[in-house]
Amino acid sequence: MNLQEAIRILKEHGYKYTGRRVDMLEFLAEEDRYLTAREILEEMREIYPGISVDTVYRNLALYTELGILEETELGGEKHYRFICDAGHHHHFICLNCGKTLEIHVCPMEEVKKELHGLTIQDHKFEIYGYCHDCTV
Amino acid sequence: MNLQEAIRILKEHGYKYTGRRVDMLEFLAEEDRYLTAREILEEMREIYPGISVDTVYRNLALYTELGILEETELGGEKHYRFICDAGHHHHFICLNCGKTLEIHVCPMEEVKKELHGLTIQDHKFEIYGYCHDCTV
DNA sequence: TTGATAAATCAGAATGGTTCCGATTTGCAA
DNA sequence: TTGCAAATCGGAACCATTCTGATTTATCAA
Repeated sequence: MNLQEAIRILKEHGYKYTGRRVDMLEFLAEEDRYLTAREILEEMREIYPGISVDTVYRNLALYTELGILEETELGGEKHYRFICDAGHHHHFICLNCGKTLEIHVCPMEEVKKELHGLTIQDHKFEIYGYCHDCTV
Repeated sequence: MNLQEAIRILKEHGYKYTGRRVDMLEFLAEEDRYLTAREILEEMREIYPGISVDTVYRNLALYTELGILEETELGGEKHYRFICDAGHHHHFICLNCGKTLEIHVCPMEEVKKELHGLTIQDHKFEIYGYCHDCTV
């Protein structure tokens, strides 16, 4: 996923092209790590001082629905990041800065054998810690 | 973990023994699945109609800190359940009723090889779906 | 280029889960 | 039995998020 593709998806679905939307996407693409809605709002306020909280939350929800962003909950707060291109994988997430590293291990095949007969909807495998920059 | 052990831990740490505390633990032990703070509060209100919200939340936090309960976040709400005895394992969690099934697969050994040099703090591996009772 | 229209945004109120606070009650050790 | 710290209470406060109704704007057809 990159900025151009995100904008294409937006247009493809008939959503309008606004400065706020593009700048939000741009910021998320640049940062390339998990950010809270608040952090994104604060950044947006630099460009659009009067931007409404609602606008940021609404667009974050929209992007997530369109598969442009992925969402996870850390410490009771939703965090968002640009979705990765690489096939199915999981993340190491830095608890300090939100930076992620891809993990290409997924035990779901094995697990499904243990759980046959159940309706599996989803799974979450995340590793939490501190990245090289954030380890003292 | 069982009710007796939980009470022992509470006393060992010098915490007081109150009806509210014991009945909360009793309910959690009986249910043996993930419950929201609200669900626990509602049950407690049956026995102690005037119980304060604060009492339930404070005790849930205490129990979690003491290793009596485990906590996970589902759909933006904290859920609690009696901690399991079996060694390190993960859970299949029913999105409808909170019932859990133990998963004895953990890919962390493999993952650590991919992540050498990083400070790993924790990890979460959960499978979400519907249990036999909740699948239509 | 203009006008119509639905979508996007805004400001602010509302919500919902959770935590904090100061006052009161209670378990427990002396 | 008493003193005191801990527990509880009631209610306000908090914080992230969502909703609402009014206003603005992107888009597209004429």
